[in-house]
Amino acid sequence: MNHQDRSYKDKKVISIGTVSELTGLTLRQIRYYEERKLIAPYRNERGTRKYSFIDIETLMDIADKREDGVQTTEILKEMKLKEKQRESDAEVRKKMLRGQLNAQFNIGRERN
Amino acid sequence: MNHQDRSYKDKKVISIGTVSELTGLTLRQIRYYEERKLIAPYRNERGTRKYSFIDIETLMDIADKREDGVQTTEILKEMKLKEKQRESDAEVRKKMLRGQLNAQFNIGRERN
DNA sequence: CGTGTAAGGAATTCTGACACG
DNA sequence: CGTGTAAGGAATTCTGACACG
Repeated sequence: MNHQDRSYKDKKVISIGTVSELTGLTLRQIRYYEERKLIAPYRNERGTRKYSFIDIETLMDIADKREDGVQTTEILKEMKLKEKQRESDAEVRKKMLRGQLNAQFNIGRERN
Repeated sequence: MNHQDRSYKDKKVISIGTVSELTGLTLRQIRYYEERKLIAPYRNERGTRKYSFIDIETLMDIADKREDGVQTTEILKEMKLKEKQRESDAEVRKKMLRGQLNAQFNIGRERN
């Protein structure tokens, strides 16, 4: 996935009515999940909410969990946890790469 | 670019006001280019136009050409020409692949 | 040809609030 | 807590048309 594509997923350009159609959620629900900090739409000049495709995916996850009876507070915790996991995974990858580079460098030195 | 990403670029979910902001074109211009068949937004149940990111890219190309004084008829021709080129390119790729497969097959036969 | 604009109507979106369970 | 709903106002979008160069 290149930069260009990423920008599409992230770009907040979809209005709430369309999001409602795409997710099957009511306007009320979508706005409420925002109130509970589960999503953060962009607001244009005159306050209209704009969502990205990522927001839509998040909303669909939320919908599934709500159907299973999970409360918004719990969903928020889960989302934050996953965020932390992604961060630490990225950290691990960075360290592994550094380790490999060091190994390479040492092999190079041994040969001289 | 996987299927998932493609669907984002192609999905017609952006309303004309947002497209106007993103492209710098007026509503009038955007609707006119549709009249001239340069773009084909989706229409939802009650007739509201919905555009994709691809449509937006196309509109930006159109804007550039219009600035250079190219008429919409010419732009339409250019777009159709490019479409044909893409088709024939795909055709060539398919033939090349077929050729390679045949070659492979023949080599296999020679060995037996 | 390409674009602006005023016109009238219909649908969208927003907020704050009351309701219910 | 999560969601529905009615309320009032502001902005959006649509179409068909006249205007201009």
